[in-house]
Amino acid sequence: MGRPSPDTKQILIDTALALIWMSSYGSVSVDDICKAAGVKKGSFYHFFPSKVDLAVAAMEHSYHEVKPLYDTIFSPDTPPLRRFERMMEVVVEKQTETLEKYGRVCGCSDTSLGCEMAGLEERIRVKFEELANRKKRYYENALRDMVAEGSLPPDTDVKAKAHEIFAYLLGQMTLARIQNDLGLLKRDLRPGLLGLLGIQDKAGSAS
Amino acid sequence: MGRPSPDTKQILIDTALALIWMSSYGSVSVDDICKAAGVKKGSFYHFFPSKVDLAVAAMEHSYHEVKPLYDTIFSPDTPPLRRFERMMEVVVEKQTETLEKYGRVCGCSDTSLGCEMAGLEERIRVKFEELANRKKRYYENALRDMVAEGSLPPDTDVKAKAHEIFAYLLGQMTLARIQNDLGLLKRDLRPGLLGLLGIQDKAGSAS
DNA sequence: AAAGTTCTTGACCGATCAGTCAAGCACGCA
DNA sequence: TGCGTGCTTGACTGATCGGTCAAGAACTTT
Repeated sequence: MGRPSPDTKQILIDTALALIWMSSYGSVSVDDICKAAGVKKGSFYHFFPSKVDLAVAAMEHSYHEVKPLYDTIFSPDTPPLRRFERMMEVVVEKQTETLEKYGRVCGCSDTSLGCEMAGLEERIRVKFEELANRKKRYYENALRDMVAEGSLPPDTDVKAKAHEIFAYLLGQMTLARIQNDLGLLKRDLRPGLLGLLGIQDKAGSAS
Repeated sequence: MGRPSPDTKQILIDTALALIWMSSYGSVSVDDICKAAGVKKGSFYHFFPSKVDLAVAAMEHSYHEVKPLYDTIFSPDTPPLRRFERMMEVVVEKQTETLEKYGRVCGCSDTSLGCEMAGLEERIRVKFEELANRKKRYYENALRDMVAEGSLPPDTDVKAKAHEIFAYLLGQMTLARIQNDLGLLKRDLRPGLLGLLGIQDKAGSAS
């Protein structure tokens, strides 16, 4: 099959993800990505038929990169409530990492891309939906386990509650991105999520 | 002072707000706005020194447009919990209106603009923060009234809870925008917010 | 070593981008 | 009536946009 594929494609995906995550899809040009990746534009279009295809590939890649972490956090070995608590810790950790790495709070790349482009590029909307559903499935499993162990009422609408948690997390991360500040995320993420789960916070700052 | 100002400036603001809200800041050009507004580009730059200035003016305008409604909803005449419930109803109503008007779910214009541009245009970030704080102040007042009437514990961190509610609402609206569907918003907005307030839903779908 | 495939390169395209400018026009005021 | 100011107009700029292409280089296979 001729020459084996070098990692040019992966470099383009990584570079694009970083640039778009930091700023936005519309403000990052194909030339910007190529320049930062040290790749000529002709090569770019050898691997990706369009800029949108690159963005979709970057979304998929970012999921596959965190999937092992999700599998660990939401392992059935862990008590379900502890899974959510661990997830919140990891969210803050990851945001702190990217803040140090990129010099600003970046929030969730899928959400930024989705919010900007969902109305203009159907494939980005579809990819967002797919990734969102995969993540919500982790929440649903944990919620079902909470119902099973009795820490959540048996008539709980698990899918609805997973969506609420997802929306809340997404909102907190989007606000952190816009304000470029992790302070409120660190302070308010936990009590709000416990509130959504109908659980009193031991620390007392939640209702 | 010569010729009195016609409403060209306001037409530009309205048009820009609609176009950017529907798609995004980056995908709407000054030419697009001018064409849709029936205004020549020279006139545009007579009123606004740059595209960003127009965006900031549009954000400010969108707030002033809904402010009377906020004042009504959060009037001290209304019981505080009822204020939040009314706000959720109005959010769904407004989203339904824009869906019919523009053919798609648009979410919150400030959030979309903020998420896309906060890292690139400081003035947009600052304006977002200003408007967000103004809105959160309505929530804080209502929460304080709930504490006063005893429906919320006296040690409630009112500012933190207002931020949680704001983040949750913003997340639900952003998701509705991306998915271009009001179904989940209509179904899940209310129980989640009641959960954040630590209140059982009479309808039973909340925890 | 020749043929075949994959990847790279750099020049190139028409369209569009945000923004400029000088001239003209319409109105309020004197 | 005529002057001054504010608004409009349309042509214009240089840069940049996403995307194309033909030719060649690098590597595998035969």
